[in-house]
Amino acid sequence: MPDSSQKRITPRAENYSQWYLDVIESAGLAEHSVVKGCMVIKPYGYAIWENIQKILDAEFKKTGHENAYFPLFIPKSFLSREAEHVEGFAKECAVVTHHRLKNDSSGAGVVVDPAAKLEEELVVRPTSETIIHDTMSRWIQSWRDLPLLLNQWANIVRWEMRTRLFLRTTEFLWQEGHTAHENEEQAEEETMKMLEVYKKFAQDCLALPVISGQKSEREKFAGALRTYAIEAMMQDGKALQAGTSHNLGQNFAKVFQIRYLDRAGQLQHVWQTSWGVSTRLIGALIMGHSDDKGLVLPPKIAPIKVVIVPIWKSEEEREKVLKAALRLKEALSEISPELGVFGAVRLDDRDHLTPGHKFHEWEKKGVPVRLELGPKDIEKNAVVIVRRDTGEKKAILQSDAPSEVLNLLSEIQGALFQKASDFLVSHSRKIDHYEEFKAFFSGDGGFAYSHLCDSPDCETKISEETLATVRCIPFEQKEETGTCILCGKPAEKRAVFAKAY
RNA sequence: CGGGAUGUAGCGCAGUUGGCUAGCGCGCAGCGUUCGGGUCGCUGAGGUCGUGGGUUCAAGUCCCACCAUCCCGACCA
Repeated sequence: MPDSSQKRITPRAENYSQWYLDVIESAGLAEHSVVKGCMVIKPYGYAIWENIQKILDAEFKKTGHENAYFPLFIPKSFLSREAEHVEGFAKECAVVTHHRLKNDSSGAGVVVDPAAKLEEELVVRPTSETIIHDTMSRWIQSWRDLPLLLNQWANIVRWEMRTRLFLRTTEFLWQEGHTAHENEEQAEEETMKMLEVYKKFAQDCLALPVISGQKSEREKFAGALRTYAIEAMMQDGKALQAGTSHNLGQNFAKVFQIRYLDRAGQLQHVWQTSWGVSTRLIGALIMGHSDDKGLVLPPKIAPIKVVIVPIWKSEEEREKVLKAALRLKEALSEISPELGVFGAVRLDDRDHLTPGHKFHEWEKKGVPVRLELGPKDIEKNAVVIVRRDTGEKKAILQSDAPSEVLNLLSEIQGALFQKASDFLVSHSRKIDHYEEFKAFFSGDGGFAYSHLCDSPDCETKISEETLATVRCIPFEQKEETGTCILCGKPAEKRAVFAKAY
């Protein structure tokens, strides 16, 4: 029985949600705000977001996109222009109705000034398609203006009923790409290209294996022709949508009159896409890799990649050890530009804490590599190197430290991906009989690959009976006709079913 | 918005059938001592007992309402 006076991470088997919150708290990532459903992202959590931004933004630039910024407020009427979009988004929105406060004469404090009622109410953006498309209609005249490839880093608000730190909060940070193209092929190509950018990022940087595929009619973005997504599996077997990419077709172009003169002088509507990922990725990172000791961060995304913990007894030792530790830190920063980044190598020289205390603290924060440097090591020009994911420890020569650290960082990156992949594979199953399907989801769950017919009723009924929903129809699957898991009618493809966040 | 649980210091908790100045551990501050896996000792700071009503000589404790958080649904990235 753990000593309750020491803060411990709840073993995830007991209560996965509580464990998730404990990891966030003990790592210092975020906390609930005084505003219901909102989240305060602490510096350490935000540093992860900054790394995500940095890497993704570079990819967006590489693929020809430019950043821009559009207003937080959207005229209410914009949301009613695209019929399907209304269905999906006219709900759960924050609405601005007034523009002034005043001091109440009867002493109730600050109240809304009824005289300051807005002509047209403003919706706090739940997504920016409408306001951006309205702008695009003025920017696009000719085929020479296409493709128009925009991206915006912003915050958005969706007044969801139930919230959860990072996974679903009332306000969240994200990136939304919005593009316009000459024809359907180009729009489709863009949609797939950006989904691939997300997939590579999730797998290579976040070390999270994902299944990419198409969303069912029921799950697609309101107003889109087709929606594609990447789905990751969390350690409780539930799915988390980690990114989406939509082919919007001409739906918005027709409503917002986004037209251009093509090469033959004909007036045409543009073909559009939109795609986004959010701070939810941080939630995916936490749920995907953390263990009972706390957060585990893949090196590529970790704000602090290496921590050096010096160990000493006497004042004399302290000076010697700190000097060597500083040399080590410099050597590390010199060898790799990545490690040279401010804060990527941290020397923990606090002298009021014992080494053991520091070990635990940095483990909770998920720092991939720890270097322990004490008098015994100094004698032998050695340093102890410890990896966060396995806890494995070994002594190496100080002069070898930079190359050893770089190797270990990439090894950890690979090992985390492998571990998550093994988990995903071992919790995935092809299922062809509904009884087995139901048993699967009343047990440990995971991803079920089952055939599904085109009827939306089957999809709905399955989710009602098992709580599992269609996450996507994966791109990668064998040509293998079968019969719908529920109704038994012929079906061409398997869908991935899972309980989802 | 329904069903369940919880709410006492930053965190984790104790507080008896209502009763005296509301306690403990961790953490925090100071001093000393330690430092190779959460050192030890002393001193100290820190509280609208979730909020608002009510019952009572007396409420952290009983009653009512509300609020917040967590879990399970509906909604969703």
